[in-house]
Amino acid sequence: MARRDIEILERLKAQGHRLTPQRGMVLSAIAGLGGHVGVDQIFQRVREVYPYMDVATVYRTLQLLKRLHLVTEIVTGSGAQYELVRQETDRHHHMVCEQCGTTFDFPASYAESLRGELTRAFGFVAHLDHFTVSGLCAACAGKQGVSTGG
Amino acid sequence: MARRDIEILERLKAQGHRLTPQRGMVLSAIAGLGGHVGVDQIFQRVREVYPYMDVATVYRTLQLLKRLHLVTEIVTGSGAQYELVRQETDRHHHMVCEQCGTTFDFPASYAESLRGELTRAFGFVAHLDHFTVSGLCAACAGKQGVSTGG
DNA sequence: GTTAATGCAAACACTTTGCAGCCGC
DNA sequence: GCGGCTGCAAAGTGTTTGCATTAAC
Repeated sequence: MARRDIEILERLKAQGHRLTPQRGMVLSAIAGLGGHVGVDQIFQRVREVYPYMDVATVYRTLQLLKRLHLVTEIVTGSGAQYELVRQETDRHHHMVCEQCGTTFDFPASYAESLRGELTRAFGFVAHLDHFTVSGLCAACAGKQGVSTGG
Repeated sequence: MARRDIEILERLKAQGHRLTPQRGMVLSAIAGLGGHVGVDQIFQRVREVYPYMDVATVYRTLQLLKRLHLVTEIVTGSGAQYELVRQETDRHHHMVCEQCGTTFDFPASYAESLRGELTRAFGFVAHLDHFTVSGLCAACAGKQGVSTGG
């Protein structure tokens, strides 16, 4: 298990939660798959090493990790995706391609001015952990002949 | 039926689609309810005047309207929401409060610079029709004592 | 030993689909 | 009349829940 996972398990324990092998396996799966992963990907991955794993446990574990802000949830049209929360210095947001479904990252800095303006103008405190822009990625936009100017 | 609805029905017809009472009722319901509405709200509203209405028809109609860019879909964690596409001059995006669930609008202009930067830096063509920021609205942030500075 | 977490199955909410009959064109 | 649209029912997908058993503490 990676250093990152153990660190997270320690935080679970510190908050009074039990440190079960299943939780460890879910974390390993997310870390191993890397980036943004769906529930089923995690589930299948864990099954490879522990065939008794149940989807409900995956969901429950993800809910817990989400509640503790250890993973981030990205709600797409077809099933949520999850990823490990990164270092403060590596904050980022998401661009989801409507065509091919791929999720891309962009540095949080790009959205900071928007965030500031929304707070200033409307008093709305944006949680940019859960911030997703949909559209067309460069490849798909190219295929469709979409101008990148408008 | 409102002027706006008729206008939309005419566009349906112009594109070779049939102009059925059901479609008119769905449009009336969205317009009558105003703002961002869920499928079930639309369904119930139409049922009041036409008890034979089926949810499947509501879904099919919304898919059609979405495909023709006559309504906008907002994907939230629990069921999509829809609203009539507004005039070009009235484009806007959404802020959804995680606490109270209310959806607020903000003018599209606030997001234009972000949009431009994403295209410039990543070639990603953001569809800002489907653009939603989640966070805390002014009221809920106030209750929680959240600083609007960070 | 307590109590939380798991595994299993069943329920749930939301959305889609197959198909016969109907109705806008 | 033709073909798209509807109503109905059934299925599909993603997620949650009740409960007895298991295992972390």
